[in-house]
Amino acid sequence: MSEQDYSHLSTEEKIIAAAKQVFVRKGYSGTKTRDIAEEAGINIASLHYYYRSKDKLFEIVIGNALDRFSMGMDKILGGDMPLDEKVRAFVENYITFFKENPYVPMFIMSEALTNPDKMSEMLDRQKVLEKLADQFSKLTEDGSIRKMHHGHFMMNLVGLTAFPFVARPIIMKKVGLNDKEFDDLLEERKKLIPEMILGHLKNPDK
Amino acid sequence: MSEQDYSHLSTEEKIIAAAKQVFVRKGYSGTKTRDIAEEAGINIASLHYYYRSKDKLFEIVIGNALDRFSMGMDKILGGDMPLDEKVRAFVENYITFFKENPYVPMFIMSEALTNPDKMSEMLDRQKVLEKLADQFSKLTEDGSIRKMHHGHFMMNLVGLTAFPFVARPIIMKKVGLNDKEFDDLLEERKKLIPEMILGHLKNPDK
DNA sequence: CAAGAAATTAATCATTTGATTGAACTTTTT
DNA sequence: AAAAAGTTCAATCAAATGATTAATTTCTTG
Repeated sequence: MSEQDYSHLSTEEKIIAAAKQVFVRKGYSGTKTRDIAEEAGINIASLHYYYRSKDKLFEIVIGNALDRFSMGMDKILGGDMPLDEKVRAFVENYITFFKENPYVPMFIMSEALTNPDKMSEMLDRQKVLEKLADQFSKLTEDGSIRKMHHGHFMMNLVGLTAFPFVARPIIMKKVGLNDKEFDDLLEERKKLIPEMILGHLKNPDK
Repeated sequence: MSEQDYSHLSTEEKIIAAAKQVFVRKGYSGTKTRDIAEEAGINIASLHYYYRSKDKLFEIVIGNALDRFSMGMDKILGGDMPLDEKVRAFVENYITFFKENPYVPMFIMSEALTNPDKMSEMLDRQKVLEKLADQFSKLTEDGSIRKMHHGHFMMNLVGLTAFPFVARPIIMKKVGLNDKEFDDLLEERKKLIPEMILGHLKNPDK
């Protein structure tokens, strides 16, 4: 959204900030180095002076986005909180974050799908969510939650949270919402999603 | 997935089939006319001979994908079935469809986000889901379902169904799943999603 | 089968785009 | 303040890419 003011930043920082904007909005191939330079208000040569190539620049930008996305996820879901708190913390955290960075989810998903090799090696850095898996099987075994694969839990949680941002224009059109209405629904979802997930998670056998 | 055999098709059809493959996998800017020609096994000039430009070709391909996606949605959700049947039909239908066309959801979301103007005018063609909205408010009023905006219902339904396809590589990596395991989970979701949505939809006040 | 129409192709064009160069300008160091 | 190092820029290059052309081949029709 909104035109950005880069004037207080160094050239080096201008480039990163502008690159983030443009890459995230248009994807890798859709972004031209000239777009970035123009957005940053600098010369194309400076871009190559600081970051050898478009590719290197992209890796930095997407690496940052991925780290923030993924580390937050690991931190919350891989932590020591009880499951219901994790769910609430995750939803609260990410809806707030995505509201400020609405293109980030799309950016990450899209590049992971069209550029799996590059992305895969970046995801490798991240530790797997073993803790969550353990926590999940324990709760399943002692019967306090419904029996299901924790992959579903992940899909449900992240899907319900991130999908509205990915599909925003389509949903707005289809349902007939304006920006304000859509944002209000997003805010409501901070309560709704945990209700839904935790409600479903309860063991139906007792 | 998998290399395609276009030999039984006419040149005109080869182009469409190949274009679908490549556009859907790489997005608009990521796709080169040469890629399409090569995939189809024809000369680039033929591509322009049948479809004046890359742009025109793209509109046809994305138009088709959108139509199938959107018309199916309108047909099921805008139809006369009771809500619970709609949910089951939707999930069953789209998980099956997306399993065969795994890149389609991403393709649509991505292009809707990076090219809102072009996409918006395509979505305009589709009739809005007034029926669903009506059905929803009736059920809400007579107390048979929980009180909530039908936009949430849409986000939940489409999100839970389509998101795993959009985020597939990330989920696989994070949760540690191989293709077979992931596909099995998708199959399970045909039951799980309706359970979850309908369970949550029940009026909690009685 | 011959003439015209339709389809296909190799070669080429014009523009875009990632990257580089060398000169100019600014800041830091001695 | 002179030299060196760091930074910025206009101009330019080479490769990629969407599109066209003109020649060739294949198909259609009388």
